[in-house]
Amino acid sequence: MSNKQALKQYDIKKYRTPDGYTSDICVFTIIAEKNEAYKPPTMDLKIMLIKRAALDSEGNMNIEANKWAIPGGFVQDDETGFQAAQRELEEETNISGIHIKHFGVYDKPGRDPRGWIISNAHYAIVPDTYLSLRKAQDDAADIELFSINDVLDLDLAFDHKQIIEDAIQVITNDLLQTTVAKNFLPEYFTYSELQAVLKTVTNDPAILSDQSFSRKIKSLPFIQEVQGKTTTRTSKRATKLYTFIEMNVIKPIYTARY
Amino acid sequence: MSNKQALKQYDIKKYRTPDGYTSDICVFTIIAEKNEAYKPPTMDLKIMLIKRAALDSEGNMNIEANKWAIPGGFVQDDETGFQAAQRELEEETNISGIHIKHFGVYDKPGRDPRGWIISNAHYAIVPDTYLSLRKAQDDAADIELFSINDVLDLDLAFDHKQIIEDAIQVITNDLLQTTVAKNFLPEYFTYSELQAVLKTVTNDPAILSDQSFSRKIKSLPFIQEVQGKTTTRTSKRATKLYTFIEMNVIKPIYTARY
DNA sequence: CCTTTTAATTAACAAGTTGTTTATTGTTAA
DNA sequence: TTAACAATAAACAACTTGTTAATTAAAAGG
Repeated sequence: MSNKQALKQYDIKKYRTPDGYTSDICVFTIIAEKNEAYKPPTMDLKIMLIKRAALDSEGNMNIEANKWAIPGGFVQDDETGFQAAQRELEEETNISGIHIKHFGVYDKPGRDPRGWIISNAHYAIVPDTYLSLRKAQDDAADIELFSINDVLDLDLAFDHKQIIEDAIQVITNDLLQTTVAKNFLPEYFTYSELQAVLKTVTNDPAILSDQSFSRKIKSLPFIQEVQGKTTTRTSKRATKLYTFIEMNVIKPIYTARY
Repeated sequence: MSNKQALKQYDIKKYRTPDGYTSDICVFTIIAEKNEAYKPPTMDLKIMLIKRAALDSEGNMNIEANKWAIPGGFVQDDETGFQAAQRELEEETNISGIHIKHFGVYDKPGRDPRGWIISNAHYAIVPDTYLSLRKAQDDAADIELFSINDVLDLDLAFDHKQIIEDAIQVITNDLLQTTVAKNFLPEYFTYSELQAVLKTVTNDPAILSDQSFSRKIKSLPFIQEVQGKTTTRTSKRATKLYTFIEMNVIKPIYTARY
């Protein structure tokens, strides 16, 4: 049994190797829908897609032309798929330090008609300020933000519908079960700003209720009140600010209340 | 910007492609340490590793010889990495319907001295009955079960130490935050059997306390009491049996108690 | 200036949950 | 018969939650 294993491990040439190794990135942003002065924001979780050109660089009909797609590109042979995702996103946005997470591999034979091409799927969280700017600068842009409620109705390239569906599931889980929400917020934020982020992905009554949530935030071990600082971003009255503490949180489903 | 993108997408030959595409599997099992009659079990979470041969099939010195490694092998060009993991595990164990989950890609250039070889990492949950049997049948086996508390001290091949470390983190999270624990248990189980599984990865007092846990299990929406059936596996007294209900559970860290 | 408006915050309370200790049950084995 | 012991149940104080009501502070409009 182990010889068979060893044989397999060594006889590399017996196996066909992939025709391409790529990284794709689902770029999420949260934009404030109604952002009046002295009001808590209403937010919407959006994903950035690019529109594939009609013609390729040689003037031929492009494959999957005019469809919306996740941005991405080939992994170079001196980097990892994760590094490729970082590089591509930084090239595109000129922002560094963006939160990126790998969440899956899409490698079904036939997913790309051009060959056996493997996609490493990542999601990234980009501040809304950048993407709004980007859109305004380049108005002929083949780039658009879609609400996660609408995006799955689009005509999407390759297997990107599946990838986006999975990405939405993953970021929903992460927003609720990790402290990744901090990447959508300024360093110091009010309870209602955090609440607005969480409301984009949950209907949990304990999060929807202002009284409950503003009471609860004080007792969360991974959030700390910022002493001596307030803001009037969300209310006429000076409002307390909070910040995330770096911490690994795991809460078992077996000890939650239902 | 989008032309640059389109160009990249099409000019495949500009990019070197990987030299190999593999799937590796961290096979976990939980074995009952002390399994006396009428006693709740004490359990230990173990991972199955194989020992790499000293010589390869041509009699040459083997690479990473005599080191412990995760089982795995090459992905064929008509299957996905996930299917390859299923196929390899079923070839190895002759069991079908095993729980397998992909959790990461290891593709750092240089991770395998033989070339640019990409590993899809999976974890699998195999009932202890099989692996004990497997070990007994083939006693000269280059196969061994290691407690997750000891395994990281071994001399491990390639980057398998990192992969195993990550696998332990992922299965710990999943055991506590999803219903994946059901794969370590019979269909109908007692509160103390579930408790023993969870105790392999947590010290949460609400799970450690028999009274609290046996009271709490009744109110969990994803677990149901089995009416009219009992067992004496864990006690002289007839004991209630429970079963998992198929259900997606997400509990936000923002609504838990601390 | 006075009043209205509104987000944030506190208060208050009933209902439910938790950690803990103590008691009971049902069965085996000495 | 009795000791042992896992599984329950009971009881209770401490704490948390959902809800409704009250209070605070600052802007905006007369």
